[in-house]
Amino acid sequence: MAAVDETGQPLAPLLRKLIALGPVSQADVAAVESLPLMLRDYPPGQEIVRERDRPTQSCILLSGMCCRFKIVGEGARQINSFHIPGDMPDLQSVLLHQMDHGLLTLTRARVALVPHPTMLHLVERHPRLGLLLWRDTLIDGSIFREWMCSIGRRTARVRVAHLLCELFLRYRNVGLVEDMTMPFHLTQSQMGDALGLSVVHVNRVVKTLRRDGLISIASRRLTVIDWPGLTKIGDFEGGYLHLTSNS
Amino acid sequence: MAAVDETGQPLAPLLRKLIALGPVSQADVAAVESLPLMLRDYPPGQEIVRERDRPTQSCILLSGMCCRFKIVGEGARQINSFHIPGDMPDLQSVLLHQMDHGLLTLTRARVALVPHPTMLHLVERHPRLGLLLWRDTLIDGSIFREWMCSIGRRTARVRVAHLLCELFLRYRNVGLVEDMTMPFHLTQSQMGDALGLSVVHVNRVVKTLRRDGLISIASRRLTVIDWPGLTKIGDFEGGYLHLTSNS
DNA sequence: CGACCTTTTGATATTTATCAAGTAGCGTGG
DNA sequence: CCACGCTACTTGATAAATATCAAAAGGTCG
Repeated sequence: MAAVDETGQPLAPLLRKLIALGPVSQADVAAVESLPLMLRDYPPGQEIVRERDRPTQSCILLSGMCCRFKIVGEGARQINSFHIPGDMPDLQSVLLHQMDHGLLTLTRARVALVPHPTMLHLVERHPRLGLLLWRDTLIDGSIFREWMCSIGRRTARVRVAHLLCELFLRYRNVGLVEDMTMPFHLTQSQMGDALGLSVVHVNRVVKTLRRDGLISIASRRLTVIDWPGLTKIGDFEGGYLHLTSNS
Repeated sequence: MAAVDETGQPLAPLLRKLIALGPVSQADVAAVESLPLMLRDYPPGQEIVRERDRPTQSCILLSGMCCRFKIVGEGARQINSFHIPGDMPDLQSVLLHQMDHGLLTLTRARVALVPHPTMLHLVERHPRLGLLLWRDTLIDGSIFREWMCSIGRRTARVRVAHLLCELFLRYRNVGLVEDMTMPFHLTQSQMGDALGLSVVHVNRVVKTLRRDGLISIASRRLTVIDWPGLTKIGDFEGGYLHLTSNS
């Protein structure tokens, strides 16, 4: 089965991302495009993979948003990452066979499933792609480190602003920002679970960011009104996202 | 230059770790053993690599301890990871060319430096080793996620206990635990910077763990007196360390 | 329209940080 | 071997940040 559906090019976000990760040859692109895909749609709030599962395939997020998370102690949730189109949120399961966290849709999401053996075969035949995928998981790790800094050492206001800056750059990187506006489907409760804060506190902080003319949120879209201001408040430097292939 | 010094087998911790990561062939082992190494000793508190550096080599920690860290906002420090012998704390710099964090020795440390081109050449010639190294960086990521959970959603007492459990298993994995006792060189200030806590608070928590008969600390060694108790208090399940190659 | 989820607000409680100061341990040099 | 100095540890008092509890208001979707 070829990588084609009614939209014509479902893998576009992934290809865009791979190209941003580093130089890819025509043959590499062709190999990715000819992956046998199983497309699948999920409703919001669906667990695609569960902690302790031993998945036999990995997924590529084509549209929508999902997150990785763990349940801690007496039921508290920690969200480890947010994922946007083009991401491969459980790529690590190719080499770490048991899931140490869950994967959950936050919106309606379309996903392409690729069997692990196919994935291994791909990186074996195309070592260059293997390095790019490795690099992608390393960037994942870099983002985890930055989140640790936020949660461990930043105040609530800084944390929230920092997260918004990160999402903004990542969306822009895959071409989903227009007029300083990005898709924004997160609830304040989800932000809290990602930032180690309570819903109530997130609410109060977001309010001040709006009041101070930094952002505005409407109908699931977020507009950055004052980017320099937001990055300053958020103690944000985007280097950790490694968005250019030489960094 | 062969991988030999006065101790006879400096790479032993790394080899032990690679074998624990998954099956390696004789040829793979030989390739690692014949890496051209530059051995180097550092005093405690030395920055091996700085944030924003563009290193041209990666290091293998042979003895001692080091940590990755970032300086956040107005000078607060967040430690992202601790590293023990056998670890390659900046392996990621092979593919992420600019450091997004620093690397600091916590004790006297012996390190082997391997140039990036040598590393790339190694994984090209030995794809199996490439996958193991990739796997190792994925486990790194898994530990980051778990630390996020600790910092974001666990109380101070749980956090401290959890960290001690993790270090215990990791030391045991490289053969450095005897009689439930592991090397322990961390200061309470370093623990605080890793866990997102103040020194004072770490101190109070450690005191209670000692008082409750869970651990004892003496002359830079930590003994786990009540492992089931410590894991329970620390909300600790070791799966995220992926210490067996099928997990 | 109604049910449900998310956002918002107020009041109070808890955890953890900060500040300040004293104590103990350890390495170094005389 | 001991004295000194530095660092890490310890303790108490107070302050700040954030959580929790409770409830109302606003949106959204079937």
